Amino acid sequence: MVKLRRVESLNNLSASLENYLETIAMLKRKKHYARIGDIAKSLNVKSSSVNVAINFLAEKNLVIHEKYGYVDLTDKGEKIALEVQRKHDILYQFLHNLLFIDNVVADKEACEIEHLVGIETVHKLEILHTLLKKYFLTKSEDIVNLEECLNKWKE
Amino acid sequence: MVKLRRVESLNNLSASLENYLETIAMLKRKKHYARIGDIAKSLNVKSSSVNVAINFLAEKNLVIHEKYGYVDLTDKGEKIALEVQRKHDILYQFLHNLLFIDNVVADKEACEIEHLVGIETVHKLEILHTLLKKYFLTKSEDIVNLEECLNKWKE
DNA sequence: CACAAATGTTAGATTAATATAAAATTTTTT
DNA sequence: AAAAAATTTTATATTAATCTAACATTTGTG
Repeated sequence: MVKLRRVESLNNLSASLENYLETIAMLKRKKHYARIGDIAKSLNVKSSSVNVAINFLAEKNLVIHEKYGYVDLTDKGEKIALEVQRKHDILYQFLHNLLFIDNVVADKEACEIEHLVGIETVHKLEILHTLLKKYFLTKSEDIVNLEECLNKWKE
Repeated sequence: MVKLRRVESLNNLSASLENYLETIAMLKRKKHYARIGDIAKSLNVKSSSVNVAINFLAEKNLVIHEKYGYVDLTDKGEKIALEVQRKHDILYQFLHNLLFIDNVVADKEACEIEHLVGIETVHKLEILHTLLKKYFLTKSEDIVNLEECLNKWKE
């Protein structure tokens, strides 16, 4: 019931293009700059593929790219990158720290879901997570023990 | 951090192909049969696109298709279809009935997430949903009131 | 039962995201 | 500063999923 062509998220960007923005933001945080080659390495794609994507994003005013130089986010691009990263973070925490999904799987699933869900859904997941952690679960208890936790707490 | 080419879920099927199987199962449930045109209408694609997909699925022994006749699922195809439908159902219930996401949005997001998450994740969401519904929430309370609910229940 | 309407199939085109390979530019080394 | 090495760019190809348009088959009606 889905078409996986262009125009997926609310930014009108495909999952792939959101990943490019996200990666640039991550590299800037870690290394203070992002080059075509860094992005390619991070995403496990060839630098020629990165070039195509960056040219497209530059046309949309989401990145700036001087030929043979650094890639940088515009304000608009940065805003999108931060939102995607926030979604990723909340989803990962929910899956790993609340549901106790293995960290590799949780990261993989967060990476994919982050491009599909609206901010409202993510926000509600965050509330749910916070409250449940606050009231019921200790760091080491798996969600499958939640029923026990609830009963214990009830007494 | 994702590649959106072939081989996505554990069935080695793309989201698109899983949707074809899911749709055939749905049509069989509703109308007791599925034809190329029914599938096309359900998925909002052209029947020529359905043909291409069905030929591929037939090669993989997931559907049977007599030329100009009905499309049917093999046992293998049905198993996959049912699993995807179960994922969809759990995700939709979680989003709509627990998080109170609008039904159209919840359905859209469930449709997309169902192809990305493992059965373990979905299973844990189901447990969480069941327990929370059982202990805290009445049908009409939004998750944003959860904190209040918890406090009330605590007294 | 013939033929029109509906339905299904095939062939070829398009788009997004990637790749490969070769050319262009920059950086490093000597 | 010239040659070698590394990086970036460009041009062209591939794959999945879709489309359009032309062709084939089946169904339904006079």
